[in-house]
Amino acid sequence: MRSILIIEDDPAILKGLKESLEQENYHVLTARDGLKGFEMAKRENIDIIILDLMLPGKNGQEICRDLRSTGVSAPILMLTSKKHEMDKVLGLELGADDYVTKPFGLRELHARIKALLRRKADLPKDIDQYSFGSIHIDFKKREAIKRKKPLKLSLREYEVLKYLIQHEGEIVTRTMLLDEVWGYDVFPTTRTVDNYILSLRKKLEDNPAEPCHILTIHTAGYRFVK
Amino acid sequence: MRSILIIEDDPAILKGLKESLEQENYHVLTARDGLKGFEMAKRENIDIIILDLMLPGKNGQEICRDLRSTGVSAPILMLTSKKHEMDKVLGLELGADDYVTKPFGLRELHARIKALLRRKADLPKDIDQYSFGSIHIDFKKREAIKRKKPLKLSLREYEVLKYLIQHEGEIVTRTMLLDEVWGYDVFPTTRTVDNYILSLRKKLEDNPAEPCHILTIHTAGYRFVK
DNA sequence: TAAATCTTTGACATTTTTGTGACAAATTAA
DNA sequence: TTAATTTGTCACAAAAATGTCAAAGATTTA
Repeated sequence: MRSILIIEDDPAILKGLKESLEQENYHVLTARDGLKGFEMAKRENIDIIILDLMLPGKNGQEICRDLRSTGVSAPILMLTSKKHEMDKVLGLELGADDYVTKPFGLRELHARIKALLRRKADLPKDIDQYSFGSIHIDFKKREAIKRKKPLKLSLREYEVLKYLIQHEGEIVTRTMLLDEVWGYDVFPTTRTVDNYILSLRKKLEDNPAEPCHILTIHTAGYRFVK
Repeated sequence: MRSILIIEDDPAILKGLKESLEQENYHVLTARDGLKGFEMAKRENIDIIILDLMLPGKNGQEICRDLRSTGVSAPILMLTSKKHEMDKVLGLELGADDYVTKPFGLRELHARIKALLRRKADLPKDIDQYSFGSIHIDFKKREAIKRKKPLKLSLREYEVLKYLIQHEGEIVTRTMLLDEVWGYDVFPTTRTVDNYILSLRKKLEDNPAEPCHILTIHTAGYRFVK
């Protein structure tokens, strides 16, 4: 089930939205002010955020910008009151993905939510370049550079690294890697994964014995941090 | 840096777009009406044009058509308002390359701009002369020279080399070569490709055993670098 | 027509990649 | 603390991909 976070101070609108969306079978979380909403968006795993532009405490624009800079990538649907045409543009500038102006119809809202979810699903963030520490990687060209010097990585190494980076900050289990990188039809040992981690660390980390990008999460898996 | 020309009459949208795109490190030129925009597009060296369909003076469709007939080949991204579904199609027919409907999310817009730039870059430039290392090649006359001395290359060798050079820096797979150079109607082995690489290396590389122009990308293909 | 050249293939050598097990080190749980 | 589990590390072997050569067809040239 998809999770929607609504950040809205008007209790009447909030209630109406919540009920309507729950009827559409979404899991709905709510926050009455900007700060709470911001915290929830960071903490919970949200698929889409509905955000009122005018809020007490921390307004929609600020939240929008802060969420983006914190790395929250869930699409944001902005609610604006009709009078402030300008705010539309401002809101969009700050990283919102779409907006509706009050008063809005629920059917329109549902349509936009669906569109945003679809759009997100369509775009599995495909990175073809990435930099961290003294490393620069071009996944498309299969080139890796560390301090101006070329690095040789095998195909699997590129794939494992890419998967880790795509899930930056998240825990990646060995099973996830085996399933997604190796595929569902082959069954190497989980030790195989460890060995790829080992060699990636040797090549990428300044001090492979004390890695600072590819971290071990004991009893769970690994995590990439920038 | 890439140049973007925005032709849009609504000052709020124009301002928002300009600032957002400048933040993304594009060089942004703007025009408030169709005629000015048309003149700028002809005069300046533009990488991509963002064009509002509804404009005072000269509308988007006319500009689109006029630009194309004047020989301006920069990709055009059309902005349309939701009400005119039909206009979309018309706009595309007139030579636009993509469109977004207002209201649009800036992230979507950025993605589409990137896609258009990438698509443009995809079209391989036709080269008829090229130099690298101690080699000079004239594809048109079918002549190759290495250190003042003529080199003999067969037709296929020229074609394979040309394809590699046209995709300089990128990975070229054996399948790509077979499809594009040999054609879709014949089916030689992928080993055939390797043999052409071999003979090209022998003729072009100073040390064929350690090639520095035609590189092997293991499990993927080959890559030409200058 | 024969000779020369070009194209393609297969065989074998070499290199690179990949996966595994053994053992050491680290971490967790009792 | 110790025992059990998990992870780090290394060396090695199997598998896969590529390099290389020679030779057989195909095509063009003389």
